[in-house]
Amino acid sequence: MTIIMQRVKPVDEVEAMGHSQAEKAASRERILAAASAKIRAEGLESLSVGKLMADVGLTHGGFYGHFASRADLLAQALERALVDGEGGAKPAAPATETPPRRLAGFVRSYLSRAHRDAPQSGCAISALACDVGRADDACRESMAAHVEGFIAGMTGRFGGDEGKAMAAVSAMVGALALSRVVPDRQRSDAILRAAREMVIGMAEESGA
Amino acid sequence: MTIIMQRVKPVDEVEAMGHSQAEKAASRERILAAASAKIRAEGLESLSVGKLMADVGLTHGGFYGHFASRADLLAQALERALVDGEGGAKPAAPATETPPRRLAGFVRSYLSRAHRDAPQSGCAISALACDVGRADDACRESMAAHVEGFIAGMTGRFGGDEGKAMAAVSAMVGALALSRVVPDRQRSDAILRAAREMVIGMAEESGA
DNA sequence: TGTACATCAGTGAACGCGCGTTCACTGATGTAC
DNA sequence: TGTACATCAGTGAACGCGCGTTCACTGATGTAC
Repeated sequence: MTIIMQRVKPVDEVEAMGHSQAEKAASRERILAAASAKIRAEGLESLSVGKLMADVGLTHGGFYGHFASRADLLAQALERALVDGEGGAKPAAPATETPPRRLAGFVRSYLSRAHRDAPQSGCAISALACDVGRADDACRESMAAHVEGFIAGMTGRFGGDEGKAMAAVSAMVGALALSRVVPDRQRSDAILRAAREMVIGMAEESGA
Repeated sequence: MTIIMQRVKPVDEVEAMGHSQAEKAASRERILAAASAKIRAEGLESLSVGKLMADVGLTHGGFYGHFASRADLLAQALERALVDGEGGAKPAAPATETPPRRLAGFVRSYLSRAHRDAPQSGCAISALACDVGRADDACRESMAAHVEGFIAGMTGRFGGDEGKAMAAVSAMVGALALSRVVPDRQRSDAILRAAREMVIGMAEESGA
């Protein structure tokens, strides 16, 4: 019992600046979570080691106890963002990359104003596709795997027609990105609505 | 005649580092053209005053004789890229933002491997939508105007159905961006093909 | 159980570097006479 | 037409700044006895 209490102690009781192993793991998590949100909100290049550590309440020197370099963090933060952002705007992401139960609900959530206005917690593909398209192979492979997961998930909802799924995913990613460009709210909303109706219409044709 | 020859002279005969007014205008053009290609290839943040001037064969100090600041150049380079990239991969852009004569040809050109592989001379919307989505209002307004032009051009090809045009533009922009993410050539090609077929199919339904 | 000590998470000064921007200067341009 | 000179496009050294990264150090952790 003593042993158990000792193990539990650091997790439960340490509150201030910690030096325990559990605190280190928690710090790493906070850094990654902050980086994941930051790159979705501001782009891959926006990641600054110093600012990120300050955001998390630490000093910059400690960074290298967690990551080998800024590039190392960037790769891990992208992967984290891709996982965090699954399921579109939903705070609780689906357990797998595979398709949502009800397609229409998923599409409405993905192409919603809430998702458009909260890129930092949304889909990393629509937030970072352009950035990753010109990034190194590791980043491209990382996002490509999630694009394939997205397509695979949608293919089932389009009667196994992968081409339709690819077109639908393209429209969803493109519409969300464009809706964030257009400053006029009504025109931005109209783009989301148009893509929503087209994708849901395609699914209905396929017998969803 | 003497007067005419004097006027023509700087344009025709000056070859080395020039100090004439005509040379200054030409320098400005070269800077803008290089910046327009650079941001499409490497992103808005990739623009470096020193490197850009070196690319153009000048030294960094001269930059401020042409532009007020890096931000000033960025805004103008974006507008230039948006105009340069009209018509997708076509080197000779159409005279206006309005629609291509034959939609299928335009869509095939836009969603081509050539366009995917040459972002520096292609459509700035698909190359920079994510970047501009998080840029300042001036940049967003600038791109939004071209997005509207793109949509307006397509609307005519969809029997006046603006919603269909918006969905088609979203799919085209999204597919091109995604095709640049996916490293596997065949899968990348498949995304372009799927979007191509869907957009052309939509147009045929609308009686194009 | 309580003490002594090795470990190591986090600190903060320091580094070299590339950036955007400024400015005194150079020398060709192109105008005034 | 030819000369004298003001203009100004482009040069390159210098600036302050923030960046990623390193490292000697601090002090809580958690283990050995």
